[in-house]
Amino acid sequence: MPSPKKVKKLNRAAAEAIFERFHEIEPEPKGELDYVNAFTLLVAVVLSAQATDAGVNKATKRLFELAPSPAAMVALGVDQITELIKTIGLYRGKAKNVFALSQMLIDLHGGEVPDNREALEALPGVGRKTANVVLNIYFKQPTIAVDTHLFRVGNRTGLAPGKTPLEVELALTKQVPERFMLHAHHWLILHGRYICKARKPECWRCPIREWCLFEPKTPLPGG
DNA sequence: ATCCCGAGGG
DNA sequence: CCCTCTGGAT
Repeated sequence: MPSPKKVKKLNRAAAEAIFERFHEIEPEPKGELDYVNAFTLLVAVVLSAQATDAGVNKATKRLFELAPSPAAMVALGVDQITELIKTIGLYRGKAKNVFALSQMLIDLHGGEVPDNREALEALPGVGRKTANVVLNIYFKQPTIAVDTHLFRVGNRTGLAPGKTPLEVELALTKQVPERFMLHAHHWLILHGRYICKARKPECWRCPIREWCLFEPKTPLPGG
C-alpha cells in the first residue's frame, strides 16, 4: 500500500513567529509594480506573468501614458498595444488579453474593475493568482496570491508545502495569522525575490532562518 | 503536459 | 550558454 509520504511542515507557532518577524522588519510592505488606479493595476499584473516587475514597469510607463483607462486601451487597438509591450515576454498573448479585457470591462462592468473573484477570473488573461493580487492589493481582501516566489518559499521553508500553487495558497491561509493576512503576499514575495532566491538563496542573511527547514548547500559561516 | 516568449543575471 | 521572472489557456 502506498505510504503517505510525510512532508516536513512548520507548526503554527513557528509560522506565527515568522510573520511577527516580517512585521517587525517591514510593517508596511509594498509591491514594486507601478500603477495609478484599479485598471492599471489589473493590467500590470496581467503583464507580469513570467516577467520581472522592472521589465513590466518599463513597458507600462509607455502604455499607461497613452491608455490609463479601459476606453483608451480599446481605442489604442491590439497592434499598438503589442508594439508598446513588445519588450515583455509572452507579449502577443498579453496584448490580446489586455485589449479584450478592457472591452469586457466596458461591456459588463461600466468600465470599472470588479471586486469579486468570479468576475475577475472571467476576464481573459486573469486566473486565480492575478485575481488574488487585485483583490488583496486594491480591494484589501485577505487573499494570498501564490506566484513562483510564494510557491518556492512555501515549499523550501516548510511554511506551506504543496504540489500546486493552490495547495500552497490553502496551506498559507491556515498558517498566516489573520492580523497579518493583508501583508503576507508582499512579505513573502519580497523575501523570495531578494533573500530566498531561486538560484542562490542568501540564507546567511535570512531573518527567518531559525525556523526554516531548508538545508542550504553552502553551510553558514561558523555553522 | 505544452505553448506562449523578451530581458536580465550568472 | 542556461535559468528565472508576481501565469493562463488549451
